[in-house]
Amino acid sequence: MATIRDIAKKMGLSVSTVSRALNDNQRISIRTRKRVKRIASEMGYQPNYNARNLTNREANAVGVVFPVNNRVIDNIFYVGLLRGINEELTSRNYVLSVAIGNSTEQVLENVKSMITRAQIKRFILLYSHINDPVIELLRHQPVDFVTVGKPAAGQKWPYVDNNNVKAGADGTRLLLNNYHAEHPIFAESPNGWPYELDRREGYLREISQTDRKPVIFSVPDQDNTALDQFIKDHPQIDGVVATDDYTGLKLYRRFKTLYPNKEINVVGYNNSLPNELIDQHFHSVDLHPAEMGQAAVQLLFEKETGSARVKHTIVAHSFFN
Amino acid sequence: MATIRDIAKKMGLSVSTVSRALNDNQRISIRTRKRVKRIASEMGYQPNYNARNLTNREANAVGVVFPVNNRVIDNIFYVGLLRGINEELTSRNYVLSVAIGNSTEQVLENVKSMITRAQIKRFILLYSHINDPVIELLRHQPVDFVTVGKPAAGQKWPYVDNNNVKAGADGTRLLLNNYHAEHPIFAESPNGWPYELDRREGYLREISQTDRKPVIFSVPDQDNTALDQFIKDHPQIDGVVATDDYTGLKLYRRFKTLYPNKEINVVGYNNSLPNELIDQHFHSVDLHPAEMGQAAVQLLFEKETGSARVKHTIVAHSFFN
DNA sequence: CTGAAAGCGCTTACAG
DNA sequence: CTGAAAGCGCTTACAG
Repeated sequence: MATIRDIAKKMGLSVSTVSRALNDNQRISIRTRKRVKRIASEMGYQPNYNARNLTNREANAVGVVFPVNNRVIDNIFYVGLLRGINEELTSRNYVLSVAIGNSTEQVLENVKSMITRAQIKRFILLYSHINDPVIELLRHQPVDFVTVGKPAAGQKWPYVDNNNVKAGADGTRLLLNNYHAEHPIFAESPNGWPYELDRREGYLREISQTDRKPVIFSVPDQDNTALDQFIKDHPQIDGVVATDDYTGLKLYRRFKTLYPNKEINVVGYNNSLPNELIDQHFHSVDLHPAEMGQAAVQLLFEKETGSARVKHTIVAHSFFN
Repeated sequence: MATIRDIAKKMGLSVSTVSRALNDNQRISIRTRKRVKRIASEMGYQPNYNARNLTNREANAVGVVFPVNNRVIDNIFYVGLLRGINEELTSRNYVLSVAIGNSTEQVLENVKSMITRAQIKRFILLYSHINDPVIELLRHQPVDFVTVGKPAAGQKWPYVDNNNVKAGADGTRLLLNNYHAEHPIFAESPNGWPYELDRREGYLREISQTDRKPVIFSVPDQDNTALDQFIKDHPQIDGVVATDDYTGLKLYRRFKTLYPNKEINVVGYNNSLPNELIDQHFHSVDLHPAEMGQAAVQLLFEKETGSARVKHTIVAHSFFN
């Protein structure tokens, strides 16, 4: 493997000059920079990241942190994020390091080790939970991080997210206008994630513009009896804006089981289901995870603006099916 | 951040001795090793991976390579693998680096850079394709790698896999014995992946032990007309061993659409669907991806046996639902 | 059983 | 515009 020493020797230059030329240092003449780069590429020179990182006291890596408790179906979303993140990272000659584990302690140790041993200074969290120990750690370390999903009210840090109020409103309007739903409800999870609150807000906003009464139902995680009871108590519902595909499909299937012949349209979010699994009455909003991943990296590498505004990027969603 | 120099100074030892003690070098007395480790931990010493890697000419990282073209539903499987891989890596003080991209060229560049710039010497491929350029590259480099999924006939390299012949046979027997299927068929994808061939072989083996005639159907990727035609031509089928959950569910849903009142049981593989999406007639074989990930790492770090046998590990599957 | 020294391949403050 | 030198924090061959 050729090193900058080899290049220097071959060109009769010093190691310093070669290093500076390769890094496009202004102090080196354009002519020399060009020559050095040409020779370097001819010799098949590849920089040694470990050496560079040792000198820079900083790794050219971004730590990507997975949530501990997630539903398997969400993994589709995470891999989409990974794709977008890595695309942006490779173009910056950065590397993607993953922190994933089965307990908060494991992940926390993983991240600590990335900071102190691997000297990683930038992180992307694929989630945004309140009181998350990893986030608490990162906030008190000299590192930068971005979360996917905005922080809960009262908290502030850089993030990338969709406009979930708009996404909720769009889903509601789709049901009202395109599928002529008379009684669309909003179905949420018991977790109260920030994105659900926003989608619900969008739903409420649209409903309030009509003469309808809003109906919110929290779908329990395990037990289906409460869900069945709700459906029986509300036989008139003909549309559902669900907080995510999982919640939506769960409700949709119970509804169809109880009322096989009633028509109902459902809007979910994440586009996480293969088309084979859903029919023309199930609609999903694509949140464009790859774009969100790219945006997260861009935010992470953005120069400080100095403004007090929290840096963030809103990625547009779109309808699928 | 404390370094081994700081420890050496504080203890009145040389840097060499501290380094050796921390690495449990036999040449250092047990007493000294213990003392050094105690002081190191008291001082909050954390090794600098970049320095170590530079000296060792090898990164303490494993490159994990995602396939380029994959169905979104498979992402569930990949994240399970990641969990298992990282669990084994952290206990070895290794780091997980991801290579993922939208084209073979991107991924190939990513892996090349991992080898030459990041000095990564060990890789896990989350797939095992024939004539894959990444595999071809790795075979001709001084690196070790393991694939998830066994190589196609004629190829040889270390891998981790399930016993897919047995998994196919087990699925078939489940239909025959537990659900009393009279006419179970085997449904495969048009891709002819090695694992499908094996599952099909298991199906054929079980069927041949009865007086039934085997039926194999290749489910086309896009077009549903051939699928519908097949179902109409075979109204008697009452069981399906499908090459994966995706193929199985596709067939199941078309079948139920055409014959809502006929009972049919389906066995798929990967356990990739949330329970809400399936009913008691859909059964999935859990391939234990996290265990496969762990096994892959163990294989990667196993000392060379010297035997000509190809190293591999077979992870047991189990039934879900 | 322990140490002094060289070296891994870079970057950069200092000097000219 | 270019160079000599120090240093990043480790490991290990060589010496005793």
